[in-house]
Amino acid sequence: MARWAEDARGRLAASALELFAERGFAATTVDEVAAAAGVTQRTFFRHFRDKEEVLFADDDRLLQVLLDGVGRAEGEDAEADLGHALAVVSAELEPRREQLRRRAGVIATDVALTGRELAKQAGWTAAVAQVLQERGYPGTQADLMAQVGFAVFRNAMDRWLSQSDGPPLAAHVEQCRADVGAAFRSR
Amino acid sequence: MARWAEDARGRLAASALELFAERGFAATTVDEVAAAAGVTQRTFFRHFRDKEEVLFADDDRLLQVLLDGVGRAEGEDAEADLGHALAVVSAELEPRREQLRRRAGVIATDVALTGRELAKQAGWTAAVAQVLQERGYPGTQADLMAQVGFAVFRNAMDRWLSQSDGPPLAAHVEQCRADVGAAFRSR
DNA sequence: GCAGTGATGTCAGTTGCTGACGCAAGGGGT
DNA sequence: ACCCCTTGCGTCAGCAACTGACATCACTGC
Repeated sequence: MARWAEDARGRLAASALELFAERGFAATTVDEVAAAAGVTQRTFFRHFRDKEEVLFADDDRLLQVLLDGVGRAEGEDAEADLGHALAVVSAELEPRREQLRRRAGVIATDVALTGRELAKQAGWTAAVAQVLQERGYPGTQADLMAQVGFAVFRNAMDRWLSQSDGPPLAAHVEQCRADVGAAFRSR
Repeated sequence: MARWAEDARGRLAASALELFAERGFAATTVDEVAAAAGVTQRTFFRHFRDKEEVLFADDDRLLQVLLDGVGRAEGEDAEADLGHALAVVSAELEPRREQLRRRAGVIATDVALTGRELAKQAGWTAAVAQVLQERGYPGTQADLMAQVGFAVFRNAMDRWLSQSDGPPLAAHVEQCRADVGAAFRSR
């Protein structure tokens, strides 16, 4: 038998989301989260570099999905390739709407958390732009498309999370892409 | 004669930017910033709600400029109105390129600072979207245009700050708007 | 067996941040 | 002149976030 219960990291993440949703992020101490997971505060900070990071822990896996999606696109143009990748990510997120809504609710209550999420997405933006460049698109276009693409995705995500039984995320993404196209077509 | 030297807030902001740029954000304590400004740590936190906020103090004035810019646009369409407002803001920022570059350098070294800036801009996005709605544009279009508009602006800002003597910020903004139009035209 | 590894506990310390209270200059009213 | 209120700051005590150093002990490979 192991000396400690397994997956302390997973228990910490679960306890954190529950306590944050119940009592609020600021009103919950790391000590309480750690105690709920059956470990020490010090162990919490070994797994997550700060109190906020526990809410963004599994985002790295999602970034990989996103980059793979870009890599497997057909190479039509930068916007279309990114659209394909966003569709793949949308499919990945589709079954987790309630969990994501819960998480979004916690994040929306705190400016620092909102910022952390946006910073993480900005990092993704840079990564996507680099992959687009490697696929042969010019750098300026890659940067711009990555940033605009994420603006579109955030917007679609907001719409998706705002309803419990509306269209799937991918449909919102498609709608937003079409809207942007329409808005800029007259230029 | 006053009991204390005037403009403690201004001295704090100046000392903070200098020390952050010199030693790094994390390696500078609030005590040091306060001492450099000739006040106490407690006074620092009376003027700025936390250590980060001192870098974003005068952003609120800029938001007002932005909203006024939208309000004074011609009411052509949402994208054009926002474009007009961004041009006004660009003119306001044009003479401060070096100071903004210095500030951007500090912010880029710290994830939390990056997030704080993005969160602040997200707040602006919401405010702009509301003004656009009040001008009669449908809500979904207003949200989307505000988010995409800021993606465009951030991108233009990056390009502008990356060179010391390139085109003015407003020119970069126009270029980015045209690029987005071209990328989505084929849809 | 036995040394090495890895995840955790323990403890002490620094820093960010807040509440409560006190202090003194300036500005009003009477 | 007198009083009172406001303003801007200092002082002190205390909590919570975070970190470094070191100890512990099941497990692993030899």
